[in-house]
Amino acid sequence: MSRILVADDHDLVRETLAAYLVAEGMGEVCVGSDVAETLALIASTGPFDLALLDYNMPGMEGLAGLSRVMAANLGRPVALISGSISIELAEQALEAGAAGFVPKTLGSKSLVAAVRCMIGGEIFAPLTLIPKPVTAQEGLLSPRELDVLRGIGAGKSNKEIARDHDLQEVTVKLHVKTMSRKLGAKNRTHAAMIARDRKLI
Amino acid sequence: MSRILVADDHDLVRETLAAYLVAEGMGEVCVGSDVAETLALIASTGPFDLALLDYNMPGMEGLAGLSRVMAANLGRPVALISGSISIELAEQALEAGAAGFVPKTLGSKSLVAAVRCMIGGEIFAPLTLIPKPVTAQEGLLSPRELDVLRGIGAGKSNKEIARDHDLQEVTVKLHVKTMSRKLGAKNRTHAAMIARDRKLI
DNA sequence: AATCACCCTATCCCGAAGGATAGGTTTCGC
DNA sequence: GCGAAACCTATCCTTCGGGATAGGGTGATT
Repeated sequence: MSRILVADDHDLVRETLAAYLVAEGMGEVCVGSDVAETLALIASTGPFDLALLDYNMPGMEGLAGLSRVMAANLGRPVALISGSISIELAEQALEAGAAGFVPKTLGSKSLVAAVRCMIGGEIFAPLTLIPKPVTAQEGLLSPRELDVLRGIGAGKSNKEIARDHDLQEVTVKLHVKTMSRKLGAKNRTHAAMIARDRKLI
Repeated sequence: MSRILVADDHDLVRETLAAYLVAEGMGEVCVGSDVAETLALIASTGPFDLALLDYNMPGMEGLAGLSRVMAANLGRPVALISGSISIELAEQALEAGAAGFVPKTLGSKSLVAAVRCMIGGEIFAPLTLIPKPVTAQEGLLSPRELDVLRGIGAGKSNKEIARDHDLQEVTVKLHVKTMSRKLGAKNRTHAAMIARDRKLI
């Protein structure tokens, strides 16, 4: 019988998920609603055979929370579960040593398979199934384009951006155009929003 | 025995939720993953005693999907379920005739109570429990200004925004100007970024 | 030496954005 | 009824944004 930990700040998601895993005979399931609670639970009851952590949860602070829980769980598998799917995030999590990345779009049968898989020590990463992440490969934008992008995000005009970086206004315009093309944006505002989504600025 | 419909595009959420309701003896539970599927299900099997619709689901288009399902369900209760909680949205949904607004932060015990409540014909709206979004001062921007702001954030031109809301372009310009002033923004792009920071959009 | 990727500049053009001013209409509270 | 607030429209004007085209300049890689 395995011991599983489900940590999610959404009560509804957490408890229905836990109830489902129990109903499927996956073992004993404990729950937590944030990182602090999760760490306390591990400290008091010992490491779990698998921990599922919501990426958007108080105390996670990106992947820092993942690392802390992994350290506390003494090398046993810890996986991320997230509603917002992103290839970069999944890759970073796996690089950091996560046992898997479970998108919430996963079907419940697949979830059971994934949990079994991870308890068995395998890595679970359904990257092929991920529905087109607007992945921002690094190096897509040149340094100058990033400068311009940051200026746009600050609400500056092309003229101001040009002055800030000692350029001509036309040059800034050029960067705005090419950079917007690369991001798939319709205009500077759209580019700024996309950049914000991808945490480029 | 009641017939309940759960519609959510997240397989994981939908199926665990459905499984939980069945386990709690709430009745027969059918599921759908978008509005079209939901409507087809109602058409083929008859109206449900309660339908739970995810607000962020293909075909919802804001509250339009809610209205369509309500019409198909012949006056029986239809409720919204949403992860992104907002008082305005809840109020709008209730005004549109929804039987309730169920945030995903709701505990599973409260969920069962809410479902029983709504099947019994009551309105369920835990407005007092809503953790009050960080949205700064609420009455700062008028509804129209928020519409325009959202359009800007999507990278739309004034003309497109005008068409979307059946306005004249000049009117949109006016809203852009006054709204930017209120936010302390220098231009539309700056306004969009500030709004994003304050989680207004 | 050739090529590539990035960078900078220039000129011309058109449409969009932004501002000022001046009205009009609802709707709501007093 | 009155005023206030929010809404909508109009005209006129200036500036800015965005696109096309056409160059020339680096440095690194091959």
